[in-house]
Amino acid sequence: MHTKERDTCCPTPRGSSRRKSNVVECESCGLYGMCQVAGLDAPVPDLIDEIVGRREPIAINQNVITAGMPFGEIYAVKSGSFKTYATLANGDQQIIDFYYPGELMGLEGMSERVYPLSVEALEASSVCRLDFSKLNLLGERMGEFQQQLILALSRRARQDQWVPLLMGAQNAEQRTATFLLSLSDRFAEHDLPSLRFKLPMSRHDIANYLGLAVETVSRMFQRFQSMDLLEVHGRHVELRDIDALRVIAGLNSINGS
Amino acid sequence: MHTKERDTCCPTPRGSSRRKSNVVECESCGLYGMCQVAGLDAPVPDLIDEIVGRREPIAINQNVITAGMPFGEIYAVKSGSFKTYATLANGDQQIIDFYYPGELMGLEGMSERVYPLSVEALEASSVCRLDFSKLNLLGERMGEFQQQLILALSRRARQDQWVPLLMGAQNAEQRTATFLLSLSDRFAEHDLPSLRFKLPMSRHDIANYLGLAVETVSRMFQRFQSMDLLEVHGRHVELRDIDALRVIAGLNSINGS
DNA sequence: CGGGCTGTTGAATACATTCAAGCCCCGTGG
DNA sequence: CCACGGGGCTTGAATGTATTCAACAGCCCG
Repeated sequence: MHTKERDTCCPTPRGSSRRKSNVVECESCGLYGMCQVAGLDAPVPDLIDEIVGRREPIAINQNVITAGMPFGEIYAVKSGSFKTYATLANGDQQIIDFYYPGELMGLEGMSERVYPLSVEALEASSVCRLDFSKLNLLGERMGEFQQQLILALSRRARQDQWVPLLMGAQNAEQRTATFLLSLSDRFAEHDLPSLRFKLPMSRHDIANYLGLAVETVSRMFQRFQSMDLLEVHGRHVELRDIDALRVIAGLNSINGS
Repeated sequence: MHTKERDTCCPTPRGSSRRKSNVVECESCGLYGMCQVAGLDAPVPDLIDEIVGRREPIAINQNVITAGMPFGEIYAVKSGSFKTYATLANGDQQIIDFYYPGELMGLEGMSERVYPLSVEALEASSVCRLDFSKLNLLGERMGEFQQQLILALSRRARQDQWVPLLMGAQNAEQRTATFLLSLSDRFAEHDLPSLRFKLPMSRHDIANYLGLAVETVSRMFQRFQSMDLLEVHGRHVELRDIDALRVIAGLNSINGS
């Protein structure tokens, strides 16, 4: 515990390369560019504290965003993980996506000024918060900020291309393999271990997301394990033969090899 | 045929409310705001002609964008329709999305400066083209333009929320119903007839997109027809009981009722 | 120690795919 | 004008796969 050292998203000193389990450093955070614009070289010294919320703890199962609420801020995952979901007519939820450290949440609310989806923590987590109502404080640096925002949005558009590949896959085996690979890639993208990791979500959540039955997901994991492609112990996964998984998933072209 | 009247995306006179089959007027075009910034009140009179390509015809099966090419421009569908697809390792394609009049194509290429997906015309179509390399001509109006771009990107992020609902649906019936509803909604969004429309894509494309067999799509259409929910004649569809379709699809919360 | 939650495993059913055939629409060429 | 042929679409039975229902195992927490 440092005394008064800032724990904000951006000004973290680059030196401390020690990584605490699953916490992203600011350099690999989706808000990084925007934090820079907001904080570094800002006319007002502590401008960043006005706009970017410090690392806030979020308890497991706590909602960071509730669908239907007015849009006001976007969030970057600092540690932990989240799921977004829509609530269907019959009351149960359809999981739309998962979020991992470094990724941005709440972007979908911008255009209509209302959050269309809810966001809930899968485990004890923490986030940085970017308050849109205080953006006018940026003044002339707004243009820079907008550019960063455009970058973030287009990165996200690119990521979303994955989804149809995930879901459109013909059978459960391919879908499950693709799911694990996409997870691995997303971890790697933010410099987190990509071959040994903990699944933050329940089997139920995975099944919901993939449009499969819980039992099927279980069976697929067992099948992969019996093929020596991976090792599963509860929520802990180790990918042993990632190339074989790629072959099963049947994709290559997207996101390179 | 007007003599020299401009056929560009934006300055179309609002008066002509006559609609030619499936052509969107500029007011409901995704580029509208950006066109306004680029063209109206611009210091240089015909600045818009420099930046926004006039309505260009695209032949059926012609590629507007080829995956892997360097990013340079975004396109708005003026008339007709398109599909985006990724090419998989085994050579065949996975359809990622369809585009209809008023929607923007190529946004995914912005972040990496390379188009990740190909875009192909499903029928004889036309597009307006926005050239990013000439944006510097905008000068001080750049900020306004960026705001419009941010709006377009976040609208798209919001749209993409549909996809998991489409694909994540448990069975073929739900998926097909959701597909038709999303189609209907997208048409309505751009003031096109939303209950009677022509499917611009083949059954093969629909099946590929939904991750189903062609035959299954056929059977679902027949089933819906026998339930009096719709009427299908080849590629012509008329939705007769859209509420029942919504019940089958099982969604409500997203995109309102 | 017992209850609830999460995850796994097994057998029967329901479902989508596959393979195969036939239909329909439309354009081509006789 | 009609015959032919091809592509897109539909329809029918058999196979294979995922779901469902049910039971049980492991684990955390009281």
